[in-house]
Amino acid sequence: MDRFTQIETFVAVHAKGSFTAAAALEGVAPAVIGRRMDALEARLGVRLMHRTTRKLTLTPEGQAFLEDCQRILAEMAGAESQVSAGGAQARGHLRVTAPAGFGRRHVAPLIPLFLAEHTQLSISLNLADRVIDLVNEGYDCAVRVGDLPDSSLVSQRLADNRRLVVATPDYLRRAGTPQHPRELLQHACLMLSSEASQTRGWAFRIDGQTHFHRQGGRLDCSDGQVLHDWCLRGLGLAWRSTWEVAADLQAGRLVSVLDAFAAPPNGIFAVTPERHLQPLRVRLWIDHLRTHYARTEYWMRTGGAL
Amino acid sequence: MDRFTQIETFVAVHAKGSFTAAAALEGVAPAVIGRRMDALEARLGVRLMHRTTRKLTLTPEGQAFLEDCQRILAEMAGAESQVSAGGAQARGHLRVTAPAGFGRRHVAPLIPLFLAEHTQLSISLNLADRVIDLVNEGYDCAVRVGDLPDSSLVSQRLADNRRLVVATPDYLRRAGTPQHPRELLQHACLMLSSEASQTRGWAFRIDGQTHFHRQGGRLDCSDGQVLHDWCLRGLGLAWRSTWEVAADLQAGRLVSVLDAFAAPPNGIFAVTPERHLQPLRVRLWIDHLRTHYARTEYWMRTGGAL
DNA sequence: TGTAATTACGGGATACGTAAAGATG
DNA sequence: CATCTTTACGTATCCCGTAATTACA
Repeated sequence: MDRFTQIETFVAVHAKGSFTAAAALEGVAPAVIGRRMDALEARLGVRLMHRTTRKLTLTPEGQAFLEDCQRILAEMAGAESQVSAGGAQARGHLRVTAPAGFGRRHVAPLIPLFLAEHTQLSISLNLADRVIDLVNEGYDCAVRVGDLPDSSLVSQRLADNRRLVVATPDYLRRAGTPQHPRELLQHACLMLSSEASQTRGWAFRIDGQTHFHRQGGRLDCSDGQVLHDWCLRGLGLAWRSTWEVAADLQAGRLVSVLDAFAAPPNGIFAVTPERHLQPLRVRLWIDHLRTHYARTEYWMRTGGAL
Repeated sequence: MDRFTQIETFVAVHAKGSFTAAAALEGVAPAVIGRRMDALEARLGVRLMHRTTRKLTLTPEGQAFLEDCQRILAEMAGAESQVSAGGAQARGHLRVTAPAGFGRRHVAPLIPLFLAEHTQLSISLNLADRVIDLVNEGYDCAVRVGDLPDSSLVSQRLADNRRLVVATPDYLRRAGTPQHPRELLQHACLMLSSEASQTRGWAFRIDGQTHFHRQGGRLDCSDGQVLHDWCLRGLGLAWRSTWEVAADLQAGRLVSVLDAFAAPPNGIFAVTPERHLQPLRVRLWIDHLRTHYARTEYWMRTGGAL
């Protein structure tokens, strides 16, 4: 028999003053209350209350045990509500990691509002491009862009992310605007270089087929931020994520080209160790990100494509 | 599902570091541990530990909840052991009531030893001849002599009690020793008088029949102690309980007569509100009384009859 | 590849509800 | 005599153990 139910019943019986009333309170048959009390007293080996049909009288043991029970029930309720996701208020400490570039631009700015909305919460934001072991390093949530998340972890799509070929209007005036990916061979393409040479190049969708453009120009770099800067200086075309260039497109500093051949969008994901039973703070945080990413259309409107 | 078992399991899993080890500890199948953890996490709506086949990692919620659980388990165990009859040491407060005369002579003297044997115990002894409502006045135990105890209460026989006709040797020398109850008509019988006149007289067993002698002499009183004193002064015969006159018989101050016609012994009882589930202190107290009443043969040896 | 967690499944203990009986003031 | 507790009894639940499966290092 459930020991907690037993002491709950005991406390309820004392509070209501009769088995019948306690039964009504707990929504069970009166007989059940009597049996629970029998079981509790039998287990303890001591009588807790003298029972007549008219009056229930606590024994000295019952008196002492009642006080303990009341305290324990209160502590149990407190412990569970502290931890339970049912609480409306998020508490504790949220640990988030994100890629450095994206995090600086699109995670860090969203944190002050979230912190203000949840005053019982503290946050650690880790910005790093290395792959983080969420579980072992104690992170609640990672933001990942583009590539497929780790196995055994769970990802939720926060927003679409599109890769675009961009350049300054000035560059396009000088070099011309390419109308087809094959024309890129005649342009200054600012390629991302990698020691691991895992970069597959710029992806395009041509007649239902995915093609990759790998032909670089006179400049390449292993750092996307640098490519971005070079592109802004009119040094050539770059293949960048919308989240990186949205502001520049909005301001007219950059223009996107070859939108008709853009590859299917990949995503921006929230990655967590578990799909279910997430702490409230994590669910609220992911909601926060999703809401703002959906609302801040500044990075989505890249020609109306998406 | 038993909430108490759930948190016990949770604590055990953390302590042993794996479900399998916790299962062995609790003597159940490993699958059971997993299901209990599932149920606990589902009920709380939050994950308490990240589980792989090799390592269990507490989540922040799990960490916090674990500490609460450990404290609650300790308090639960404490509360139950405090109250449970399983504890070897009697504690708390024992409330006893007894008839005034009997209590002064045969209850109060036994209390100092009992108190010394149970140092965690305190005792209240109420001596009164009125009938006490054990439950409502908060008594653990009453000692009753002779008559049948109240209904709905439970009595345990502590010792036999015999009523005897006694007198001083001097009186018998003067008035003669009666050989049959009918000869009492010629003696100075010190009768107990009562306003309620519920006294049935002196009971004798004659040829298998119970007879009552009601013929008084020149003296009667409503107080047994007074009759006793008069008897000791040689004023006549008295019909007294062995517990009252045992010391006098032992010392030769009184002699019993008509032992062959003595009525069947009635008893000395311990009366409690309940038969089962008695507090440890009550069981020990009753044992104490029974043991000493059986051992202190001074009041039993009243001619070898009993 | 071996160990541990999980899932599937069948059986059995047990707690429940209903209704009648007993107790109490 | 009304009300509350207790008992009797049939039923449904759910919890467990076994064994096969999956996941992880």
